[in-house]
Amino acid sequence: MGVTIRDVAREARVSVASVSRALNGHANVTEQTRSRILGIAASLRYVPHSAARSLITRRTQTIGALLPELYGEFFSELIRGIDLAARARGLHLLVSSSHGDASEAASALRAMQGRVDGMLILSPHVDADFLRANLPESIPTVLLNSPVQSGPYTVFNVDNFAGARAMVQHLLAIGHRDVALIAGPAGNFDAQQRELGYRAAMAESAASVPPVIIPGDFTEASGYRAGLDLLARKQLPRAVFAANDMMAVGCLQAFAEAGVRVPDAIAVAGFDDIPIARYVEPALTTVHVRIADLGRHALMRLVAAIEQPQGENTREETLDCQVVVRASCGAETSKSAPRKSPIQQAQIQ
Amino acid sequence: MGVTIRDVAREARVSVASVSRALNGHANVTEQTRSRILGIAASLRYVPHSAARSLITRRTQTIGALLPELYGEFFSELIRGIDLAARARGLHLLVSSSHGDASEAASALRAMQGRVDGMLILSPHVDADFLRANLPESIPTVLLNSPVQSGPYTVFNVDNFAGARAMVQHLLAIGHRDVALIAGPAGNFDAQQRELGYRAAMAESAASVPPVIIPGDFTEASGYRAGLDLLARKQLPRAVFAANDMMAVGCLQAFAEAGVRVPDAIAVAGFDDIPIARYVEPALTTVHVRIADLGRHALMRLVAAIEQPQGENTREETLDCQVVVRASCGAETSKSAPRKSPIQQAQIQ
DNA sequence: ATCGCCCATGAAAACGTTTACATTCCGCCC
DNA sequence: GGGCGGAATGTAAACGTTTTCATGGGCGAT
Repeated sequence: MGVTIRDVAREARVSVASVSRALNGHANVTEQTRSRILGIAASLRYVPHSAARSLITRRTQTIGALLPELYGEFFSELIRGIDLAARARGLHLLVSSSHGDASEAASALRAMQGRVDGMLILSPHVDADFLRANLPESIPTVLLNSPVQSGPYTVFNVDNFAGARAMVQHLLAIGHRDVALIAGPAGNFDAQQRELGYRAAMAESAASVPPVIIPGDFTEASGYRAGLDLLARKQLPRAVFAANDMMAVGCLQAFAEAGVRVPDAIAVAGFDDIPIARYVEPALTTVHVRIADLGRHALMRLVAAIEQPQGENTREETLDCQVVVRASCGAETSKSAPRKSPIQQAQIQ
Repeated sequence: MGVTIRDVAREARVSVASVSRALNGHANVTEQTRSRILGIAASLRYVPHSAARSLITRRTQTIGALLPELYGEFFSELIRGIDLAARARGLHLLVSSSHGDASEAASALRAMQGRVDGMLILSPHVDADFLRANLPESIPTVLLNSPVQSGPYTVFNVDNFAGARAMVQHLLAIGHRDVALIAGPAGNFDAQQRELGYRAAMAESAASVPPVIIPGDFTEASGYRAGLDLLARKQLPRAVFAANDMMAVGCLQAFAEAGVRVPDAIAVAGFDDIPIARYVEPALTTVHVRIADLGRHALMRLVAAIEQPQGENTREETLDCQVVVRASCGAETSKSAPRKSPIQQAQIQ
């Protein structure tokens, strides 16, 4: 990593200041000198030392993403969206994940400090107090899917409430009298919002039917257990809405093993629209979340916050989501439409 | 970000040198002073300025991962493995992706320069010449799934050849006379290796049967087309081995629509063991690749290369993979075994 | 008791940039 | 022709660390 700005300056017979100016596109440098310097820099394969640069500019051109996990389609897709937007702005992306608990998240947060110009945080262990304790006010931050309301943080959420409500209303609208819910983990914000959406839809459109809620924890196994639970009851509901797709898949499995036909005997719907949703039998009706868009928008908001620290950006915003009707809810218009849009499988390359 | 090492030094009534020593755990500082300094640093919420630090240490404690894409299970899983190993060593992870072509990859490579202590590269656009031109010799690099043989690079590959060969041999061993291949894209290294594995197995165990190879490009759509292609022939082969799972899924779809029963009329197998594989009907026999392990090992190798620059590490290594037998090849021992180990779906948190 | 020696601590240089400020040079106007 | 103004260029300080080298003090050995 030997070649520095000094070497370029010596070779070009100018001062380091001129080299710096030429490289950074400042105005006061002759076109002639500029091109000479640029040429020399290129031929020397000069690359500015980013640490030295950010030491003085106090900018790292990097944004940090703090996630609880990296496993699964959701995070993969989210990172993709973030990366897309970041790279369009010439920003680097520092990811940090696998935070089993709050203290791990705290240390990750601290470790990122000074390495990034802003942060994107998506973590169940993060609440307002946690942020106050571990994050200096000064660093621009955008929270994703977070219940945090207070503080100087921009919050960006998926509209879980509206999505769940729309789905339950769809199920009721196509004639299913009663809809049961397989809930998500108790402490989970998304799960809470989805449950509220379910309750709202039931109250609005099926006021006479008491809500039925079976516990779950977002895993396929818990969906399977919930399916068994339902089967054990004296009366099966006409439809089940699982708070996420994986539980819906587990539930389908339980029904299949018991010989209960979906959607004829019971309709099933999920939430998330993970890739698997369209491959299960029957294909799963679910709520589609444009995850990459979530990441993209969040990054754009973060960039805005970085560039306009005092700019009173909107503090909160939500991303809407759409009901995707497939076979499992029994309302598909065309009976056996061929699978649409084969997924482009990212491959070992 | 105001508080610097000077503030800590002043508060603790010592020199900055002592603070630095205390914080970095150097030997020659009294236990008493050390704890005092540490206490003050903590109470001041001092965080070392990483740019200043790496300016002088020439270490960034960051490794860069250059990937062609971030979409899909494969890369998600790979990053997860890398992150896991990196975080265990206190290293940060800088990801860069979406490189449609070689020039994009080159600029990404350059942009990472100086920001990372080492690089993990997985890209179809990267060959030996490209590396020589864009990567300074000095930066430790590990190549993943790369055909590059020459140069001072450590290469870490999935054993595609052995995996494909084992799968084809399995298909032949359970009595399928002839096996056709749905190939991957021509320029793809993995695809080439898998095709060679197929040819080797055929030559060894079915010498009298001429290999049948249908073109494909790793997409579901191309698998579907390959399926139609097979159906149009006067004689269907007894088994098809698709060079990846997505093509196998597309092929299954074509067979299902044509009413051709799998595995009774024709057996199908894939490669990769993506999550969808166990959810399609019938569940797909495939070759399992421990992707996270690939990432983990690659990172460990990279760390070794960073710490022992001259250490003559093994230059090349492969990660073996395993045949996973499910229903689609017609050789499953227990007829209708329930799905094992429901996947823990990473969830919106 | 005196001399050394070792260990804890301090002073200052160095890392490679950017940028405020100083300087130089050139052409133009009076 | 000389001074002046403005643009181009140079000088040097500053960013916050780490580390080398110097210094001082305490303690053991003679």
